[in-house]
Amino acid sequence: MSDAALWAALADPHRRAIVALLLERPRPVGEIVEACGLSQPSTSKHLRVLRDAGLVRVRQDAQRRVYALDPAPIAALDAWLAPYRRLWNDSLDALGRRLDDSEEPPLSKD
Amino acid sequence: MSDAALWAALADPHRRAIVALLLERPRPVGEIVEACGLSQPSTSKHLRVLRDAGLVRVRQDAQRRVYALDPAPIAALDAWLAPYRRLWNDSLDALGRRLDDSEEPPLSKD
DNA sequence: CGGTTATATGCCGGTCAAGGCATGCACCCC
DNA sequence: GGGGTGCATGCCTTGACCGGCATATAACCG
Repeated sequence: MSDAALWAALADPHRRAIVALLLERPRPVGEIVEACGLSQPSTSKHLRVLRDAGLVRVRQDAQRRVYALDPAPIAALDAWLAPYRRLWNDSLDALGRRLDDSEEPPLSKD
Repeated sequence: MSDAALWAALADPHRRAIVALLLERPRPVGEIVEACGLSQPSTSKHLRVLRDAGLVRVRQDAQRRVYALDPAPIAALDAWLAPYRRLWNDSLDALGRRLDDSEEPPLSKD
């Protein structure tokens, strides 16, 4: 059930910000601290939550700990999203038909 | 920025369960109450959070309120996920490589 | 070995959200 | 209109989380 942990981890705006930072490139804690404007302990705690949720991994470089995104949970989120995406595609299709009815034949997406 | 509201809404397991229920078909509150085993007031409050986040819409049918999924926020989630999906595809592609990050990815905006 | 840097952990106070209960409100049927 | 049903809202308590501060831990350097 790390699913719950995953959602809980991403529920916090600061943690989403950290995840966004790590999307650009892996970073040591110090950089993350500066970037999100929190104290170092708070940041470390957020990183722990992210680590427990499997969202990030740590690599030790001397005294520094370099955090990097782990792509696996992203796949899990994507899997969760999949059934809903179907629904949304259907509705987009219907909407598009309604809006563009006068000019073009229904466009087939994709 | 209903983005925060969206994440907060989906952070709760009960609310994700409700969303899953509504994926099958729209349902009146009574059905949702039975399905998720909460009291009716609690369920109504969860539905309010989902409504405020834009995830569900209500249709009134006599005394009943029939809730249905709104596909738009799903698109928002998908948009959020998109950059990470790229990363995850890359990593699948580079499975044989060491995850050493001495290379320097281009800095993106934001 | 002692000092310094880099990060993690414990503790504490404040805040917020979740759930239950009682109640209010709108709508139906007789 | 009166009673009953279906749902929403307000109040309250409890538990979780967040943030900061102080401190422990680990690794480097001279």
